Amino acid sequence: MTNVRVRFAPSPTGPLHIGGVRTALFNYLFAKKYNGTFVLRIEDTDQNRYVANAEQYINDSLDWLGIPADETVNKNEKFGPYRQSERKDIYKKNIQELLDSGNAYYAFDTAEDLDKERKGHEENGKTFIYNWHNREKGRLINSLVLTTDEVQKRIKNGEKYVIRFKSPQDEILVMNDIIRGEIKIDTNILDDKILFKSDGMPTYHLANIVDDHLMEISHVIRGEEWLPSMALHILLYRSFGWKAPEFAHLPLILKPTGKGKLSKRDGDKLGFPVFPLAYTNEATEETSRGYKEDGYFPETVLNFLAFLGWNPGTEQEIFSLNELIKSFDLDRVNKSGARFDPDKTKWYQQQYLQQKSDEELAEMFTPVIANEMKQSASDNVITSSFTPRNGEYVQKVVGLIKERATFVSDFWELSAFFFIAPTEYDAKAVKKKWKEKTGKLMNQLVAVISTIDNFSSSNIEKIVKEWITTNELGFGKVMPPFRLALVGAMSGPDLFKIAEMIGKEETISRMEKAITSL
RNA sequence: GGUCCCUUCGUCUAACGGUUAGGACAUAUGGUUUUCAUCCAUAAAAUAGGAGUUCGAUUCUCCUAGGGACUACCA
Repeated sequence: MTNVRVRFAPSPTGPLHIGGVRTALFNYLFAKKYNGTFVLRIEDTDQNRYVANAEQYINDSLDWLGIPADETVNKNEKFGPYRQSERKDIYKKNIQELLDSGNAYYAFDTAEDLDKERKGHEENGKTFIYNWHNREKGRLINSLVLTTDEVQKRIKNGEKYVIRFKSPQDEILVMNDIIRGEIKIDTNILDDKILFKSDGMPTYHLANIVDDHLMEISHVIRGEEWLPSMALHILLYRSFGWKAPEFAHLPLILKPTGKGKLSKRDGDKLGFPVFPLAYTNEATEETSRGYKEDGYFPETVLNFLAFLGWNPGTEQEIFSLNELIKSFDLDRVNKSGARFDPDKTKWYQQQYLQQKSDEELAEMFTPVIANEMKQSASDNVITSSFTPRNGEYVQKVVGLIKERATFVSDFWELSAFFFIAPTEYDAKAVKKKWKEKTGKLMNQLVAVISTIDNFSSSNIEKIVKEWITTNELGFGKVMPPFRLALVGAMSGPDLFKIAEMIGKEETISRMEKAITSL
């Protein structure tokens, strides 16, 4: 494929929805696969819905995911400007071309007039379509029924007008979509869409076509919600005499349960993010959670997003960005909508967490520890001089607990006992495992442990086990209370490894504390 | 209502017109871990329905049903 240029063209009306992120990703993957260019264009033609920090949010999101645009605002501005609000003159010139060639016309109908027209049709069981059915019947006021002089007079008088596309009559338009194949549309059902609004701004349809052409976009990869307007777009290219790009309409991302496409509400209800980054609405000060802040890695998000509507055709499920670029292609994208599955995204996250090195994870975990320790210190929890938390120690801890975690934020709960002695003991476990004679037994164990010089887990294990066996004490009587003393609960990694980690002195101190308090 | 798109286990999906319809998530049951989690194994689980084309249909065609999108001077 030669000279691939694709674009992601969001509207800066708020945070980028996960469906939009997937569209961006597929565009990015397609571009990179064919050594093409990924363009980010800001479609801010609707002044009413513009949100100031949204554009920054879009850039931050793509940066976090590692799929930045090659060309955009302030970056390789070969075909700039990349904000549609800064391209008004271009659209004006182009709409004039359409007006001159007779493919577009002025319309002076007010919103109220059209509303009335729609209602009237509805009452008669008909659908109102603003096109050849009625545009020249005289009920509608436009430059097709008005004389040139009248039109000029109305415009001069400052009367509001829009410019509409003159859609063709009696034609079966045959189009091709890379994902869906041939699609046929009867042009008689198309209405004459507004191309230019009365506020002097183009609508999406006009701006989009003009920009895609001027920016030399080769493939338009966008959501399925645009499929119904594909005919209009093809017709516009034809009216301009331009070659249309190829189109690929991506399947929608659906709600995990119930009907319809995934929305912010679903995330709130079911407890998962719908946005890549957390976002605060400046007006309402309402904050929406983001994948980043919830502890997901960018590669996790990339991977599960890629598998929503696409698959490699093999049984491999874990893909790095480079592997995705290599394997991705539009011909393996599905036609049908994909239900979003928060469980599977967690599974991906767990996989990526396991892949990370102890070193890398320790680095992420260290600030958390510092924070928790400070908290504990202020709560007067730390009473002993036990504060083992150098880098190597943290790495070892991470190595022992990471397999039971999905997020770095799970680490503290899984490993607090490596840093501070238990402050309380799991009541149920105490009741079940700490019997009358247990204190005595633990005292004996303390004596045994005191004699151990080489305090490695394997050596402690050997000696403790020998002691249990030769005295016929039973593992079930010794090990559970031993764990209770060191951990405070019946959970955690291998007990002898824990003992080695916290050291002989701390082990004994925790046991004595348990004996006196239980 | 109208137009268009879609339809394989609960979910995401695989299967040049010929497979015991495969995998993953979730679920269940065992095993490992003298704890908990992980991990491992096993099980249950699908071609929406009906015609047609064909020696043979998950795959091609049509109809029905269901789902979805669009139907703004929003994108």
